[in-house]
Amino acid sequence: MKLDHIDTKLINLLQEDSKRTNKQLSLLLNLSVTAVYERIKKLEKEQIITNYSAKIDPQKVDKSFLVFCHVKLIQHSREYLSVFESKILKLDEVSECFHVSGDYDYILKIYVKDMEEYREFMVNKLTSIKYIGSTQSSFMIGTIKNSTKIVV
Amino acid sequence: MKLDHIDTKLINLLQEDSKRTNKQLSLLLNLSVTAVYERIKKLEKEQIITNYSAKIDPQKVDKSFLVFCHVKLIQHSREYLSVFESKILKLDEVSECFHVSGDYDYILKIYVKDMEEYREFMVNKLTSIKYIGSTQSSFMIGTIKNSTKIVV
DNA sequence: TATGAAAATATTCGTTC
DNA sequence: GAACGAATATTTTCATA
Repeated sequence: MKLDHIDTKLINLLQEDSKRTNKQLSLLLNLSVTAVYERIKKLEKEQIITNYSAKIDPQKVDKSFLVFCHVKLIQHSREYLSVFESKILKLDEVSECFHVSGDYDYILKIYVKDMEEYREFMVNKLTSIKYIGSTQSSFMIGTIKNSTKIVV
Repeated sequence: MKLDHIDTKLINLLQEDSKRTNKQLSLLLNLSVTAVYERIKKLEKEQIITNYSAKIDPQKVDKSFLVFCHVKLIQHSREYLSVFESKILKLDEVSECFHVSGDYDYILKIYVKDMEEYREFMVNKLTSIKYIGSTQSSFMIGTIKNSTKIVV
């Protein structure tokens, strides 16, 4: 689907705040309410907008200990990769996991309460997964930017 | 604010899909519509829920080239840190930037179109920031999990 | 693409526990 | 203080032009 500049603006606006009403959007985009409605429906249908979610403050829910964990597997066979990946999917603490190039195979983003909870997570959950060669954890000590927006 | 188990369930539900209506939520939580409404308003007021956003498919908007860039500064003075951080905030390509412990000072999550666009970003934007000592880029070659949900 | 009616939803209010 | 149902306001949805 080809996106015109109104679509891209709409996408950016909805990424910033999806609770804007169609009327508010219509004013920002110089369109009628129905036109906004139709465009959003189309973006949803085409799976350009995949879903809507509430964002929360990790501190307020006792999950302010954020860790980036770099994981290397002992070998890169298809079996090893898929076993690792299916295990990771089941771990609530892991909000993101990407297969990456470079020194490590995976980068994981992990939210826990504190170091003690992270230790338990590592010992009981992560490193109990087979085929993990090594891990390297980077602890978040400050948030400069934490957006879910992809500017288009 | 103390969260009971209904609040945590509500938070998880809204992180998964914030377009659920209060009626749907009331059925899932065994509450009245008004009670759901009041609880959500409270979570918003207390800034536990900070905002609502649409999530999009990076591929469909030509931003499927995701890079984790690890940045080391030449020195850790307050001035260097704050100059770097204020510059980063202005870069649309950088969706996330965290100050971290370990071998590198910062981890950046960067969305661009392709390698060529990344090269331009590095040359013209990132490495033009003063005080950057070294960078190491990891290119995403697969998404195992990409959630914004923090399970509470 | 726009208008406006109909349906669904969100919000407010008075009351109860 | 939290929950409820009824009322009112707002928004979404959809038929029609």
